Amino acid sequence: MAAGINLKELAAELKLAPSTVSRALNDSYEISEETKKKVISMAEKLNYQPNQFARSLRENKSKTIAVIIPERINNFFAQVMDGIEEIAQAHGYHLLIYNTHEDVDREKKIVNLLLNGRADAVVMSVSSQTSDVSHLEKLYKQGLPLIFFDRICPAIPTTKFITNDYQIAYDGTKHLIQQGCKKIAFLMLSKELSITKERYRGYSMAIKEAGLEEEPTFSLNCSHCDEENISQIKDMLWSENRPDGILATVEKLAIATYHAVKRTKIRIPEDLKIISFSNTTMAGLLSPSLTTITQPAITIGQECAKLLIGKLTKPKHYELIDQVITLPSKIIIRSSTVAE
Amino acid sequence: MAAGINLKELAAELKLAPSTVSRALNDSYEISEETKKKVISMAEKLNYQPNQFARSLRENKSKTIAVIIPERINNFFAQVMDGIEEIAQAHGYHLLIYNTHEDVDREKKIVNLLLNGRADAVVMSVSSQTSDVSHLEKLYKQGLPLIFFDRICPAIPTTKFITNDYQIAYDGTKHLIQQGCKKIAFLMLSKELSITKERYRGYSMAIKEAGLEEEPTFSLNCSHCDEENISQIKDMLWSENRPDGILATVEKLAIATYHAVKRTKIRIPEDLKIISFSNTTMAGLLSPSLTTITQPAITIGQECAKLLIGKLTKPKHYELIDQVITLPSKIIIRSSTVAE
DNA sequence: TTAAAATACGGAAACGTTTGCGAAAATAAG
DNA sequence: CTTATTTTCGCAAACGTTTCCGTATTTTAA
Repeated sequence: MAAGINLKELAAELKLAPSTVSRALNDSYEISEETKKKVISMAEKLNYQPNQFARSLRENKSKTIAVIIPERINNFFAQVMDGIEEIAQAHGYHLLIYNTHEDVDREKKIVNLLLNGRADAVVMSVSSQTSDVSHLEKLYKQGLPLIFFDRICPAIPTTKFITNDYQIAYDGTKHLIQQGCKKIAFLMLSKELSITKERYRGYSMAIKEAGLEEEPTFSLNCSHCDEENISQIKDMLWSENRPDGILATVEKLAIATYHAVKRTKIRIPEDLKIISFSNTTMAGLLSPSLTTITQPAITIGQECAKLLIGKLTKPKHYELIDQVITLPSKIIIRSSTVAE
Repeated sequence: MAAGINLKELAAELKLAPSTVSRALNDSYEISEETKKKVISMAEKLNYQPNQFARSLRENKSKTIAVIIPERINNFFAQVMDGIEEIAQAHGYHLLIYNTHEDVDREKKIVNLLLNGRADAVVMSVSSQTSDVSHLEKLYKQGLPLIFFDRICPAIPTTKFITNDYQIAYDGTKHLIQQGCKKIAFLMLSKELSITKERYRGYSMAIKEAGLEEEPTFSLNCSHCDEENISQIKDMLWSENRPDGILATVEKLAIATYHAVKRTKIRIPEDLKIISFSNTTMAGLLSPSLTTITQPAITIGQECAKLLIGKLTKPKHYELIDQVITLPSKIIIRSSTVAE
């Protein structure tokens, strides 16, 4: 490994004490402007890079935020991460990123790894399999600042960022009804998930209000396996009492639906209308173009990061109180829900 | 912050020396099985978590790999990261992830941040704006293990992972020619990029071999702004001497092309055939479905991580020699290149 | 002119590990 | 029973910072 000078060597070069050099670099009021300049120029000349671990050990903070997501190949989460990174980078924070692959066991392992102080804070969206939350409680009780977004854990008394899931699912379902749908299916990843509960409430309310019947078989609990989902959806579409509308709670289920439809004679939107939560930029290019409920993903990421960094840098002014902050999603109507 | 016991306290609890406890936890041969058991059970009972920074400081390694990518909302890079993470997690390594947003200034800042030993190694794909590589040379000379994938930096004598860009671009172009294209455009992000150079070579060779003319205006140098790209492509499609085939070197340019085509009367594939490098799962659902050159992204990530971790854990057995390792991409033919 | 206060810096401890070295206890060899 | 060897463990240094405290020098106040 190439040398990389350290503080003591830099101090020796300057004929100063390490403490003085440290203070000079940290712009302490105890050091004269004159020596500050000398120190800084010499530091640059020798390309001095302070050792992060020594600093973290001493200060007991890492300037690092851990981000845990259930899926990486997903525009929503990618955008959230971009939002988090933007704010984090501006404040000199680094991002450790973990993908649970919707697997609660992996989630537990990852959470346990974070117990040793590698990160100063955690922002996460739980996996669809997460029902036992003891590992999250452990993390919370450690005192590590922890916030959730989108797929939240209500049991932990901290701040959570979500979108207006109930309202927008209600609006989306109503849109389907207005377009003539009578039998609307609800596609979800897991009943346990906070977002499916809320979105189901909205869906259910719209159905009831319209005087339509709630068909239990129309609530489809999908898996993490794309191929399984496609065949499950195809089965539903082939059944006698098949739906004429679909609300997909996550993008991948809309994609699965499109694939399933391709294997049938069903036409979108004539025979089946689809609306889906989705942040893909390709929604307008699908065949037919997909009506989406688009979440303010970048903003969610930014807000998470702002709050967290506020809490870390000014603990007196920021509190991670037990509250749910809601940011509005919006519906973008495209061809998959409107007959031409 | 909740306590979190440290080694000294754990030792005191056991009435042992810290050194003994440390050795016991690290399974040293110098410690008897009996005390090892005692120590381990007590450590679990008190939920002892070794401080990562103290360890890193002492051992001069962080068990962390930095990953630098130019774009996060991109299936190719997302898959590569998944591949890296899989191997990294299996070996107890963590991932610091940075997005340069195709901006060389951000890339430089990020690279400079990595000079202080926060990561044990770096794996990256350079931004499309990167032509000056002094920051990368600095990183390399620091002695930090560094490898590139996809968008490589030839000037740095280390191992690089790419796909068979020349061959597959040649094959893809030839496919267009076989489908009847006479005037094929080449869409790229930047002339500087290693991948565009290679892909252009393949494109150019196929054109020449077929006895077609190379039209300079058909080489379109696009930007990072989607809207600009769309209008630039649209202009090309509206020109008198418009192309009848397109090879897009990156996915976003194929998407831009689709958007541009929507604003014209041009039909795909009748009037214009398109093939693109892309790893999206939605290629088959676009209208029309998109013929893609799909890269083995997950494998690339896995191979990068394997080599890097090998180098970190067994430096004698692994060498990051100056070589380019090529993994084959494959063409998936869909509707955008075949007239029905 | 002298006491008090402000300024500028150095010495050393501390953060929590790992590890080289030495030493006591236990075992084996003579 | 003494000596040599092995096993098992403790002491203390080291990693590179930051910061508490002390001190010498200069400035201000009386």
